Amino acid sequence: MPLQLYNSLSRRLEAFEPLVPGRVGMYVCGPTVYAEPHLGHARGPIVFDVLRRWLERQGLSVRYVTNVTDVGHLTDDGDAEDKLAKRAKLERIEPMEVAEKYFWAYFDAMDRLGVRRPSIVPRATGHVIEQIELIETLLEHGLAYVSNESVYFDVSSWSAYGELSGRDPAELVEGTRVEVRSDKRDPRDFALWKRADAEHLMRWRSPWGEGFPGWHIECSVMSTKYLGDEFDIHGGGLDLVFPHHECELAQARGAGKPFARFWLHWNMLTLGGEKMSKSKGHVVDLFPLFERIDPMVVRFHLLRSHYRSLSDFADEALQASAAGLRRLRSAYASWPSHAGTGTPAEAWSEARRRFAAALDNDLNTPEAIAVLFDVARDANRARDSGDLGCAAAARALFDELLVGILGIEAASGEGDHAELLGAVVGLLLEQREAARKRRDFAAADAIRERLGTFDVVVEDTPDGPRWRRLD
RNA sequence: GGCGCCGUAGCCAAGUGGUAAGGCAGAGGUCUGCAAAACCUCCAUGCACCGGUUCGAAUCCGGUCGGCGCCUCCA
Repeated sequence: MPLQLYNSLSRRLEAFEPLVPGRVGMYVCGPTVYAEPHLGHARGPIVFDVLRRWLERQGLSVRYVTNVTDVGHLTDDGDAEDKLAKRAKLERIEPMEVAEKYFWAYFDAMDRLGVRRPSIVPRATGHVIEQIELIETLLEHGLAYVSNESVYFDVSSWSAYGELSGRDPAELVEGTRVEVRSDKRDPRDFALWKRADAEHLMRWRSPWGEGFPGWHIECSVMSTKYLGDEFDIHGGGLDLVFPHHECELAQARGAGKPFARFWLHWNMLTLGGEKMSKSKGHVVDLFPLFERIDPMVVRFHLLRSHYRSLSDFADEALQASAAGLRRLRSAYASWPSHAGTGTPAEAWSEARRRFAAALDNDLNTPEAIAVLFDVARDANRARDSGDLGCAAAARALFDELLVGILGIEAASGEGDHAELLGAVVGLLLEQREAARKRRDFAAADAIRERLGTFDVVVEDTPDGPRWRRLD
């Protein structure tokens, strides 16, 4: 049951084998931290978090690197002000304050989505020296040229350019939009280093004058610095394939580094059929969303579609996911945490096998989740027929797979007052049971209804009342 | 214009050559004082449409229609 992953570079499913036995190096392109984290930022980190957990499950040691772009790159192809500077002026703070603020906002949002922190989070601004070094190497190799204190990668000198995105370099010339005043020799060339205009805020000294690094170079540098010149997996959003990843690849290989072996790209999220994008003013910010939807529901919902499929974020679908997760959670809560008699360890071996086969098949999380729904149904049936050992084993299985691999909390959090809440609700339920015993149903229903106004749902079972909180 | 992706039930969504997973919603039933939850049963002779290949196609090939992405910053 080897793990198969779809490699964008070969455009096919390939069996994954780590370069160095027992160790995996993964690099994922993170966001440019200049604005609030939105839903589009969530899919990749969640998918890679599951991949990371799955690899670790196989006994592999994973070094997971996610960069954060904190150099403000251009808002368009001209020499207009960069995104960070623009935001800094808007908020009347330093560009670095903008980066800092949204850096933490991003990781706070990821925390709430259950995304484990990366092993290393390098920032572009902390690796300017290394970027300059790589640019110098490219100049030595004759793959780049200096022009008006800026440095550009010479696409015509690198015949493999286009190998990742499947583009023909020759045809790229016509497709590229005409640039007004550019120092480039060829419109396909891309900036490795840009000369800073007098008013440009973020600037560094370089052999070519004061300036700032191009967007693509940071990833070539930071990935290889921490993972080696050749490493296992490089991930990013599908919209980064061209030009970002194509350029990264050209730079790295041009400098003699074999670079990433597997390229994984997750598909976009759409809203009303259109790509969620900042430029269209068309995004769902995460923190406002968390006000009304449990972040775990968001995670669960995103995992209910395959990472390479387009996923439309419709409220109706989200509610369906919330209802589905509620079912899994209430099933889990109804299973004993340990059975009196010996629990059959192999009770759910078939489910475990199906789950593993699903994830091994290019991380097919929807299928893996379907297995868990099957387990929920079967375990509930076992529970109802008194087979508590089986139900307890299902609970352990959920701890292992739903919680451990998919990263979905099985218990909805009750907060710090969980114990007190339990005692108080228990007291009220005693009163309600007494009322029911004397067939005073009006009183019993009144208690249930009042509890309902606090989102405490009461359910009567043959073993007495059970309660739970709505999300 | 170039490159590429997608179209599966009311909704979401797997399946990519062997006779349509799963979830939500809905219908009926068991249980219940009534509910809720849970469980049982039902819910696409068909996978945008038209041709073709094949013993066999949602899955492969060709075409048509519809939607979308990248080619500019983007997760």
